[in-house]
Amino acid sequence: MTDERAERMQKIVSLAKRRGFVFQSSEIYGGLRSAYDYGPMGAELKRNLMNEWWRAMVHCREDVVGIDASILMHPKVWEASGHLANFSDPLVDCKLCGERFRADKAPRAEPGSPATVTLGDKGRAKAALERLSHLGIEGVRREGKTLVGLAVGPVGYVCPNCGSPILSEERRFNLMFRTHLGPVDPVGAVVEAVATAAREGKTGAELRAVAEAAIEASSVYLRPETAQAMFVNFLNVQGALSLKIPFGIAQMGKSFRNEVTVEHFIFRSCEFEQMEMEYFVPPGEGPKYLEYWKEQRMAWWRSIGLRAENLRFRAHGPDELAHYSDGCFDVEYRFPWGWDELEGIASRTDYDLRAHAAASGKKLSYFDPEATDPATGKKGWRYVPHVVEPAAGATRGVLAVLCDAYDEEPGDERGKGARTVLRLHPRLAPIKVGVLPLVKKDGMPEVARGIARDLFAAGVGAKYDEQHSIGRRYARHDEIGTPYCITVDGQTLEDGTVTLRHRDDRRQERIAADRAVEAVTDALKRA
RNA sequence: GCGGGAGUAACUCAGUUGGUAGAGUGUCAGCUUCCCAAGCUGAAUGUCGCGGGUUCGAGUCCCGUCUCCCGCUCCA
Repeated sequence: MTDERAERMQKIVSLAKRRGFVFQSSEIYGGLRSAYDYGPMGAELKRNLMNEWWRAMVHCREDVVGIDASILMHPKVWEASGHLANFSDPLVDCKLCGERFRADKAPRAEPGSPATVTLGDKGRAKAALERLSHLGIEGVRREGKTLVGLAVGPVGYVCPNCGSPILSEERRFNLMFRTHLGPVDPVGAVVEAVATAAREGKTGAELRAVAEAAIEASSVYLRPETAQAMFVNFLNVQGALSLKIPFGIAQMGKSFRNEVTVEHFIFRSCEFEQMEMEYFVPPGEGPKYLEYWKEQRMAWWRSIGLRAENLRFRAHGPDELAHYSDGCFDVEYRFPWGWDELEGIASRTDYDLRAHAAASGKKLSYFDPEATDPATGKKGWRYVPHVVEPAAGATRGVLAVLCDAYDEEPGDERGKGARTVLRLHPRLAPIKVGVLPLVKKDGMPEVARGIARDLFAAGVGAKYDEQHSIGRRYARHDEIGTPYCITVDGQTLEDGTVTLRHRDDRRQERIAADRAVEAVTDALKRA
C-alpha cells in the first residue's frame, strides 16, 4: 500500500470513529482483536446497506424468498458440508506442489528413506527445483518431471500428491468457533475421560484423541457461513411455498470464523455479516445462471453508488476452484490496499444438496412434472437441483461504501471552504435530512422543529440540529453523508420558504416550507 | 505464525538527562452571529494501552502482555 493510500485509509478509520460509525470492541479494556462495534451512524449505514440488498434480492423479485436461520446448527451439517474436516484437522502444506493435506491421511514412509517427487509436468518440476534451492536444499537431480535425491523427514509421511517430503509443519486449524449446547460444562467430562485413559496407560496422541472425543460429544459450532441453512431448509422452503425451479433462498446474518489473519479494519474479522442467496436451477443450467447473477450482482453494487472504476470481476482459476465448482467469479473492489473481494458468485453444481442428502438420508430433490427426463425421454423429471450462489460480505460492503464515498475538497487557495464529505448514496445515508434553524432565536427553532416532526411523520430519517454556527453544522452533516439540509431563516418567518441545501455541490434552492417533506421524499426517490 | 512500526484528551500530535502532563482542533456554557468549520468570554475532559520491575521519584529506563498499522504467511 502506498503511503498516500495508507493515509487515506487512516483518515477513513479516524472519521469512522470520530463521527460514530465504527468503534473498536471493548475499547476501554484495550480492545478485542478483530471485533468492532457499529456506532449510531454505522448501525444505520449497515442496516441501510443490508436493507437495500434484501429489497433487491427478495422484495423486488418473484423467484427469491428469504429466511432467517439459527446461527447454531446440528454438527452434522458441518460434517456434511466439509467444514468440520477442513476446519479442524492437522493440516500440512506441501512446499513443492502447494497441496494441502491431512497429516493423518498422508502416505506413510520410513524416515530417512529416499523420496521421489513426481510433479505434473517438466515445467512444474523445474519450478519445484528452484523452490528447493531457494530453501537452501541442494543435491537434488531432475529427471523429466521427477526429482530424485530427497529423503523422507522425521514426520514419516510425504505429500499424497507429489511424494514430496518438503512440508510445512503440522498445523491444527480450527477455524470454526466451537461452543457447547447444554448447561453442563464439558471440562468435567474431558478431565474424567483423560484421567481414565491415563490410568489405562494411554499417552500423547491417544490422550489427545480421548479429550477430543469427550469435547465432541457436546460440541456445536457457530456457523462459518449462512449458506448451509438454505441447503438444509431446501425441502421446507420449497414445500411451504410450492416454489417452482428456478428459485432462490436468501439470508442475511452473522457468521464466525477464526481467521488465521485479521486485517484492514472491518474487512476481515472473525465475526462478520453475510448476505447470501442460493439459487436452485435444473442440472446443466448452472453456467447460464452464473452469468445472469454475475451481471445482476455487479449492477447492484453499482446501484448503491460504488464507482465503476473501483469495481471489477475476477474469474477463479482452475487451481483455486473448489473441486465441485464449475465456475466462480469474485466481485472485487479497489480498496486503499488494493483489489479485494466483496462478493463471490459461484456455480456449485449439485454438490451441497447431494452431500446433505447423503449425510441425512433425506431425498433433497425436485420433481418437475412438465420437464422431460433426459434419461427416459418421458415427461416428468426428478432431479437434484444445481446451485448458483451469490455470497456477499455485508461488513466489507460497508467498508467499500465508506472508502468510495470518502472525499476531501481543498477549498480555495487559502483553504477556505475545505471540507471532508462522505458522498454516500442517499438511500444509504444514516441521516437523510438535517433540519437547521439558521440562528437560535426569533422563533426559528420552533419552525424548524415543526418541519422535522413533519419529516418524521412521513418516515424520513431527519435530524433537528441547532448547535454551533450554520457552517459547522453543514460541515458535520457533510462528514456523515447527510444528502440534504433544510434551513429555516429570516425569510421563512416572512414568506414561509426555507432553503434546501445539497451535500454534493453545496447548492441551495428556496422552497416553500410546507412542501419541504414532498421535496425531500421526491429527491430521495429519484436518487 | 514471522518481521518492522506505533499506542499520551474525542481527533492530530508535542513532552528535553527520569523531577507538578501540554498544544491545536473538537466538545460544553454564555454572548454575538441571516448561509458553508467566523468572533469574544469562560469551562470540562487524561487508568500517558494494561500489568509488573528498577528508582526518593517513571509518559520517559527494564520485563511481560494487549491492541492497531505495514510487509510476508494464511484465507476450507
